[in-house]
Amino acid sequence: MGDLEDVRNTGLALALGSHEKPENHLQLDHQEKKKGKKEKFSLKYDNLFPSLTLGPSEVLETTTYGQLPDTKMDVGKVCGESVDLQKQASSVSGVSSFSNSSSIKKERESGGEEVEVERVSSRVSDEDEEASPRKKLRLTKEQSAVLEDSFKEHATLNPKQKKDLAQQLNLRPRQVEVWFQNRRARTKLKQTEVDCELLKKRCESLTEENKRLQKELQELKSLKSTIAAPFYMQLPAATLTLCPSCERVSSAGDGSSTNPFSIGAPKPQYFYNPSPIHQQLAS
DNA sequence: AAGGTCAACCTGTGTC
DNA sequence: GACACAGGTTGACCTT
Repeated sequence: MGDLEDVRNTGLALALGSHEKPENHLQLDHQEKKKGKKEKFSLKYDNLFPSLTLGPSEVLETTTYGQLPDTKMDVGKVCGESVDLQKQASSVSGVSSFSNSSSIKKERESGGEEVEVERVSSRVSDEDEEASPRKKLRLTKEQSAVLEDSFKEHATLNPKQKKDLAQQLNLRPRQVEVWFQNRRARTKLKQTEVDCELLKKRCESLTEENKRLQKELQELKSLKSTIAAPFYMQLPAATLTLCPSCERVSSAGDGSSTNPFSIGAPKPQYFYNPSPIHQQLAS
């Protein structure tokens, strides 16, 4: 999170408004909604989507959060453990889900068909008799698919859902729970990356906008020096007032003048205040 | 061998 | 105190 925090902590935040939250924000499960707890996960990014209001042109592209790239599940390469599923489910051991005798590797043939190739791992066979405390379990394609579907429905599980899923998949509830925890973490990581990219783009865009405004400012300054001063002198003194925010002279009218030299034109509303223009014109 | 992926684990925190 | 979760880490396995 370091990068993102860094970005957030820069002055950039001053220019950020909030956008609508992404459509595909993960849903809180009913339990969380009811309790109102753990909202961090789905709400944490709600204020992260900046809106650019610095300049007149809203040219930035919108990022489609609904198309958040899904986490690669690598399901085509998972090792089939289904032969051990029943054993796993019925086991009471904390490491019951590991098959020590052999692993079954699914390999993709040229036609895309998957065949299960039993592969005896030398490492595993070395530890055949002694159950290692931590062996790598790969969920089957089917298990992953069901878990994914379930995750799309709700990013968190209540105890009953967890139990049902575990039963359906021949996994221990703890495994289902862990899978969901890891899945949420992966989703959040992806979202963070997306947000980071978006902030980068916003930052670049604001920099460009700033450059453009600076250039515009220079042009206006040169115009002011050649034209504005004589123009002031022709105005009756009673029609001139001071702009309260930047203490610049403005005409006392309604401020809706379209005269390009009218300094009392409506003040642009910038998130970032004072704007470079106001700062420099005031100097 | 290096680096990536991911299930499993550990720890701290918030909620009830 | 039990429980669920986030965040970080570990270690097995896989790919390049």
